[in-house]
Amino acid sequence: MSESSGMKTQQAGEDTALALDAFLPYRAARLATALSRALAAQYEQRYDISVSEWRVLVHLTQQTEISVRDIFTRVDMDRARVTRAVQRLAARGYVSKLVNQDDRRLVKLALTTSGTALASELSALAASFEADIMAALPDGSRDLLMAQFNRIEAAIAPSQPGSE
Amino acid sequence: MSESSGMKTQQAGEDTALALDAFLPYRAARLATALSRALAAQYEQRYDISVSEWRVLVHLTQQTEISVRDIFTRVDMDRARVTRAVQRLAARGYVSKLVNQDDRRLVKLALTTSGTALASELSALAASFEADIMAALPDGSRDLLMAQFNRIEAAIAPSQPGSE
DNA sequence: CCATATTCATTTCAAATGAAATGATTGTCA
DNA sequence: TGACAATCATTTCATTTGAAATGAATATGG
Repeated sequence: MSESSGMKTQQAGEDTALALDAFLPYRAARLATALSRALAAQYEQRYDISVSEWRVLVHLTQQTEISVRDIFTRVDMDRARVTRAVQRLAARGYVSKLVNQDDRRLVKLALTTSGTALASELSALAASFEADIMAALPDGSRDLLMAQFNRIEAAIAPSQPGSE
Repeated sequence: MSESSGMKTQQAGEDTALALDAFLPYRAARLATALSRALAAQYEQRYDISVSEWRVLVHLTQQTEISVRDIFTRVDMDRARVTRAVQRLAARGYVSKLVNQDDRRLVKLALTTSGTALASELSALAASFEADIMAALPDGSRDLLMAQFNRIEAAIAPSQPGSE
């Protein structure tokens, strides 16, 4: 189906052309994907862990005994995705799931012994990955970047409440 | 299935805990998603355009008569995704597809008249969206951010050839 | 108290995704 | 030239995704 008969084409006006290479949302997406892929390349096959699982795992090192909700409100993942990542991690013995007795709707998630070990390895790998990148930037770049990211996220927030 | 019988749990060592809120790949992903969503909220329903379609459309304003390959090597989308976005745009008359006579394997993509009009609207919307965000940052932030992004991408590149 | 609304986690289901297969064309080099 | 490799766009197919439905538990208000 090599179509298009007498369809008129026209070039976009130069004046309205968006400078894609300097367009923040585009560049942020490109950067995030490149970072995510490069990092994932270091653990996906070696540990048989997906990006979703990595996020849940590392998140569980931050604080113990958290619920599915605690995770998906912080990380950028919806309920279903967190649930599925947790299922896979639990099936492999890295994460334990217990019913919260104070509120039996909630699940108490925690790392098992082997999950802790795995998370430590992954954390070390991630830290060194990031260190390599930061080494290519001027001193203080991380703090500067984080400050900028914070401001940008704050500027977005008003129109993006995060709830529905 | 509320499982987990006598599964031992344990907290990750504080020393090895990754500071997720200051971890570049995590923060970049969060930022990119927030930006993409906030921007998409402004055009998805109004113009019935998906993120993939937006990318192809805006990319076509950069240079005319490009191929599917030209797009997916620049934008972060694989062949199939670009093909499908183009199909939808062509079906709606925004993009024309012609066989490149110099190399008949290639497709010559170009905006139609209505595609150009739509792309202009979307570009203007995007520019104003970004301007609102940049207004919340100190002067010169964009150049600084782009310079930092460039350096980071360059630092990743060696281990991420991009081809296979 | 009881009825109704709300909150969680999970499941369902249709759509999106991407790796690999396919078909068509062009490049290579013996 | 002619076989074989390489490239491009598309399609196929199994998996992933997320919005909405579901089921279970708790909160609220009359």
